[in-house]
Amino acid sequence: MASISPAKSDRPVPPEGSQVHSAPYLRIKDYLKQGLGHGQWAPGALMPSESELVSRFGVSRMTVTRALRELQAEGLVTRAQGLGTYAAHLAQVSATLTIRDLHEEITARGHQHHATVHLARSEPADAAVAARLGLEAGAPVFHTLIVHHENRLPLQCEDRYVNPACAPDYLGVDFTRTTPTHYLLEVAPLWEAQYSIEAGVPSRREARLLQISPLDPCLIILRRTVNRDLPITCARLVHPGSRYRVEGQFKP
Amino acid sequence: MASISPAKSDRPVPPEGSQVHSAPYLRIKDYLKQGLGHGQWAPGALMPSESELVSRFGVSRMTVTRALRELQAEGLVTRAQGLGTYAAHLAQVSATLTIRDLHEEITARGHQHHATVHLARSEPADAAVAARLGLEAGAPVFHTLIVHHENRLPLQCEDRYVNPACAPDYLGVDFTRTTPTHYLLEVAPLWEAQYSIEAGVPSRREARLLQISPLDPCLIILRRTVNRDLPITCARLVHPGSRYRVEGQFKP
DNA sequence: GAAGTTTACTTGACTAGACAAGTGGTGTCA
DNA sequence: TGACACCACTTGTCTAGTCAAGTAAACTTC
Repeated sequence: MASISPAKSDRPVPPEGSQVHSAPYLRIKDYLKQGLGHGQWAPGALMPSESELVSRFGVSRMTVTRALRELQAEGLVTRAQGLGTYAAHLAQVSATLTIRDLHEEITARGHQHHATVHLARSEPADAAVAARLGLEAGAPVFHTLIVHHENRLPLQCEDRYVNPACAPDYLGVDFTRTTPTHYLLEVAPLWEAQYSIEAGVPSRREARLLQISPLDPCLIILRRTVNRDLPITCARLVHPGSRYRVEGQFKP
Repeated sequence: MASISPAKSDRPVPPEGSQVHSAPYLRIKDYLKQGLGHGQWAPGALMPSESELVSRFGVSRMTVTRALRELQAEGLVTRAQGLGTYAAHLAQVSATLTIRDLHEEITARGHQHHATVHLARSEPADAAVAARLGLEAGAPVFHTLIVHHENRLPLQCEDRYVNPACAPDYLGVDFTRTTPTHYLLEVAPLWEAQYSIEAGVPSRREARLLQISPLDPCLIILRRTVNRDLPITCARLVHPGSRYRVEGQFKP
C-alpha cells in the first residue's frame, strides 16, 4: 500500500512461457486473434469481457481496452456499450487494394521511369469536365496529356483536368521530372479520391500513344479527387492490359 | 492535492466555443486534421509534441496519445521515439479500393442475383494449380465454374479451385443459394488474400458463358486466399468490361 | 579537435483508479 | 398483470502519475 512506484514490484518476473518479450497489449491481441482464427468464437459470438481479460492477463483495464480497440479498428470484433464484445461477421469485411504512385511503383521495381508531355495548356471546360470539377461550362481548366514509360515502353496514358483554383502554377511544373499526382499532393495535401477501375478499349489517340492496337483491352482507371468539397482534378489513366495490373493484398 | 476525485473539479465547465459536445480526443484529432488539411504542417514537418498538446488542450497525456495514435493508424502522421511526430508524406499513402462479395453488391443495388453452376467436381490438380495451392501435382482438388447474373444478365464467370483439406464439404454446397466466397468465409474464418486486377480477353468458354464476343475486353481479377500459410483457394473472376467496374474511394 | 558523458526532450507502454452511459434482468408495488 | 425502480454488468472515456528507451545537442575531458 505504501509503494509509490506501482509498476516495479512484479514487472521483471515473466509470467508464463509464451511471447515473453512482446508488449502485454500485443499478447492480448495475439491471443484473441488466434482464438478467432481457430474458430473459438464464431462470427457473432460473445467474446471475453474486458474485466475477464484483465484478470486472465493480470494487466490494467487500459491495456485490455487498447488491445480490443485496435481489434475493432481492424474490423475483427464489434463492440457495444452495455452488451459486450462480439466476433465480427467477416463476410461484411471488404477487401482493399492498393494503388501506388506510378513513378514510385516503377522505380521500386528498379526500372527507369520517364514521361513525355503531349499536351499542357489551359482550355475552356466542356460540359462534362465542368460538371465533374464543379465549374461552369467554358471556365478555363488546365489539361495535360502525359504518357508514362517503364524502360522506354509506354505503360500509362494520363489524361488529366485540373481545377486552376487549386493549383494555379500547375502548368509551370516540369512533368518529365515530377508526376502530376506527386505535385498535386504537395499543393493540396489532404484529399479524398473516388476511383473506378474498368476494362475497355483505348481511343485512337491513346492507342497511338501507347503503341497498341485500338482493339487491345486496356485497364482504365477513372479518378476524381476532392479537397474539402472543392474538386481538384479528374483523370483518366489508360494502361495496356498486357503490360499492367493492379495488385494488392487483404489482411484482416 | 487532497482531491480524491480528480476528474470532477473542472470537467463540467465547457472550455471554449468549438465542439463542446465531442470527446476531447476527437477535438484534438480534428484540430490536427484541420491543420494538416490547411497546410499548417507540410509533409515531413515536425508537429506539436504530446506535452505541447497536453498544455494546449488541458487534458492528460493518455488522451493526447490516443488522438495521435489514431492519426498514425490512419496514416496521417508518422511518429518516432526520441524525435517527435511528423506530418506524413501522403505520396506514400496507398489508396484503397474495396471489393465486396458479389451477391451483396448486387442485392445492395436492389437487383436480383442468381448463379448457374457449370462445373463442380473433384479432379487431379495440374502443375499450375498444384503450385498455387501448395499441393503436389495430381492431388485431388475441387473445381467449380459458376456464372453469376444480375437481373438475368451474366456479370461474372468464376473459375475456382479449392484445397479439399480446408473445405471438405465444399462440393456439397448449393451454389445457387450461397456464393463460394461466403461459404469459405464461414469454414475458414480468418485469412489473407492477394489480388491482381488486369484487363484481358476471355477464353472461348468464358465468352460463351458471358454471352460476349471473345474480343470484348474483360476485367479479370485473380485472387488467392491463404489461411495461416495454408492456401485455401485460387479463383479467376472474369467480368465483361462493358457491364462491370470496381469502384472505391480513398479517404485519408 | 576528438571522444565520451550528461542532459533535455521525445515517444512507448503501463497502472490503478474514476465517472458516465447503455443494456437487461430482478424485485417491488399498485 | 403491468409499471417502475434498482442493480449488475458492459463498454467509453479520462486522470495523474510511472518507468523505459531513443535522439540530439551541449558539455566535459583528454
